Amino acid sequence: MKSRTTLKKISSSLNISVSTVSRALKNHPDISEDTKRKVKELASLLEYEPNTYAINLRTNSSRVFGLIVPAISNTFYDSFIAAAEQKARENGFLLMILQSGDDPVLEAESLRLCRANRVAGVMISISPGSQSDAFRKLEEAGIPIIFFDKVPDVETYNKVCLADEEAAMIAASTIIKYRKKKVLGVFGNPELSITQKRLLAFKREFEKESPETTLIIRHCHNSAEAEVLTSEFCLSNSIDNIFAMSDEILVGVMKALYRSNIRIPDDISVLAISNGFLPEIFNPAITYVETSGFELGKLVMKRMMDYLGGQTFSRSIILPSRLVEGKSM
Amino acid sequence: MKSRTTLKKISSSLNISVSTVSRALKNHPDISEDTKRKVKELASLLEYEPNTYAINLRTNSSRVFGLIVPAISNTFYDSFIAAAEQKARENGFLLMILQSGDDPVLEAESLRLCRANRVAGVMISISPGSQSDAFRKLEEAGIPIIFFDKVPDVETYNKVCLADEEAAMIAASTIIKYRKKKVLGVFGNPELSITQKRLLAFKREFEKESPETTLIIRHCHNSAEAEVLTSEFCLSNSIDNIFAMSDEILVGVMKALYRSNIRIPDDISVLAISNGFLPEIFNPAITYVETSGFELGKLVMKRMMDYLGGQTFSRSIILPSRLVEGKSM
DNA sequence: ATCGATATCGCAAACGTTTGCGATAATAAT
DNA sequence: ATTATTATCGCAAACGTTTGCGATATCGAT
Repeated sequence: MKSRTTLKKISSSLNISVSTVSRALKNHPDISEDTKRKVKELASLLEYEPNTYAINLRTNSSRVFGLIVPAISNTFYDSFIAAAEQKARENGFLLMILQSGDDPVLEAESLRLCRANRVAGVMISISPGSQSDAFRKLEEAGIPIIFFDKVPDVETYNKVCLADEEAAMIAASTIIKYRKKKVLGVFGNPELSITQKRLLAFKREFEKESPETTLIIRHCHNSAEAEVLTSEFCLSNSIDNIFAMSDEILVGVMKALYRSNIRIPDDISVLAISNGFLPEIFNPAITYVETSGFELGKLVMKRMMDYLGGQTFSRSIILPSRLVEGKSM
Repeated sequence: MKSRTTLKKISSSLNISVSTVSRALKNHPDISEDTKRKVKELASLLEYEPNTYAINLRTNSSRVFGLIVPAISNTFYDSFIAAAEQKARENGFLLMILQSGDDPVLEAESLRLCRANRVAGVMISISPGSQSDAFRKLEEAGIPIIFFDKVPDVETYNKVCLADEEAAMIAASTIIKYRKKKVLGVFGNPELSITQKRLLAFKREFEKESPETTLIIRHCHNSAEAEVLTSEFCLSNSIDNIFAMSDEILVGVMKALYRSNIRIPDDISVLAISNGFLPEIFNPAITYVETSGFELGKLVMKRMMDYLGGQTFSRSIILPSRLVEGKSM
């Protein structure tokens, strides 16, 4: 293992000072073109790579973002991460990824790690029961936070959300358009604001536009629960539409329908809010309201860059959604 | 933004030296229990967090791994990453994730970033056309590399692979067991050793156990190509089984079959090698040979830990696979 | 020849930690 | 009382970089 070349080595080889080498490499106007050339030549010859540790210590900053998600293995979050990594890299940043596993303790620990590693910023989709105490500590340490997707209900925070209400509204109005009369709405964890928002907008749209529709609302925490729940209802009731609030729920719903040999859309129609990969691999393709993780990732990262660029704002912005027609209605 | 507490602050508050504080916090035997207690109390009171930058610089090491994958948004890699992150954290490490996008240039750049950030180790699944030059540089810098999944064909490297041959063999013998006579095998990029290994084992098994079977082998680079390819063959030929080498290919195959209204398993049977999520959401569930990204992630991380623990080895180990029966054969 | 302006560079401190070594005091051994 | 041992702690250097400030030299203008 050969030792890395440092500024000191270059400086002693060239009989100039370390500071001159440092400035030469960053094109400081104080340094003559001649020395710049010599320094740069030797630097590239010796394959000089600045020591990130030293730079971080000296400048008390790093070019690493912390990204905290409930789980990596998830079609929504992984496309989010993919976009975020790409955009981060384009701006010379790296991504440190941590999963909270929907556990407030692990989430707090993740935030602590972000603080300990003094990241340049944190992007987080919170888990249920999240403690706001840890967020305050980050702010005190001067680390900007951007909340996305699952966000806390606090005014002053900087948030980037999907158009949760809009998506649910589009979903509802589509179901109404197809004249469905008895709808099973399968929603996620009722404690999360994303669930509350979608549910509220969903119900409101029906009340306003089609009060005669029977709405059966159920909550579940994962795919398996959605499956059980769907099985029970489909056999006993005369439901003509199922609405799945997320990809995870959709998978459970579809498994139940498959298992009961219920045909789509002949026996029952299905509509989902989704990231857009899963609905299209079913047969028939499921009609869904798209909420793109990839787009959200790009948006969040852009916002982080703007923030670091000096723009201070703390309000939530929203990524619009659109309907993608399949053959399931 | 309040300034962080440092060793110096603690030391001056207590009128002792910085070195004593440092040693007290790490239970150095030279320090009396009494001072240790006082130091620790004040440290926790002031919420002291060691400055990672300084530690990294001083010790010339960090507790961060670099993880390079072709793409994050992929059911195999994201479960790999999920497992890796979990195991890394259990051992006090963090994960820096980079995607190469199957581009040798981006891959080299990712490796450069790992070097520049002096990570404690690199785990990588290579892309086609990967340059071995960058790997050498990492080794020279003393950074251990573990190759996984898609690995280069170099003896001396440290590799952790799926049982590629075994999986393909199990797949082939299952197809033979079901007495299929005309099989379309859809494989991935022929330049990758993973493709070559699977193809070879697949063909060999047929030659040995069922030479009368007609084998049609095709290669593709993504889901869309697999779809096109499948469509062409299914309409014109009398194929009774399709084998998909990966999840990505399976999705293309299934879309084509759905679109042509070909029934599974009545008209045609399907078998895949997969991570295990996708095959189960189709109807009927697709029979597949499981190659678990999650398990591989755990294994790779364990190996990295062993390596850092002083065990030096450089041979490849292999994660076995198993058949999961669906209803598609 | 003197002065001021400008170009070019070096000195030295600082970031916060770790660690080898030496210093001091207390205690035990002779 | 002297020496050896041990317990406890501080000094200072080092990791590699950045940066404010001062130093020197060069040159044109007066």
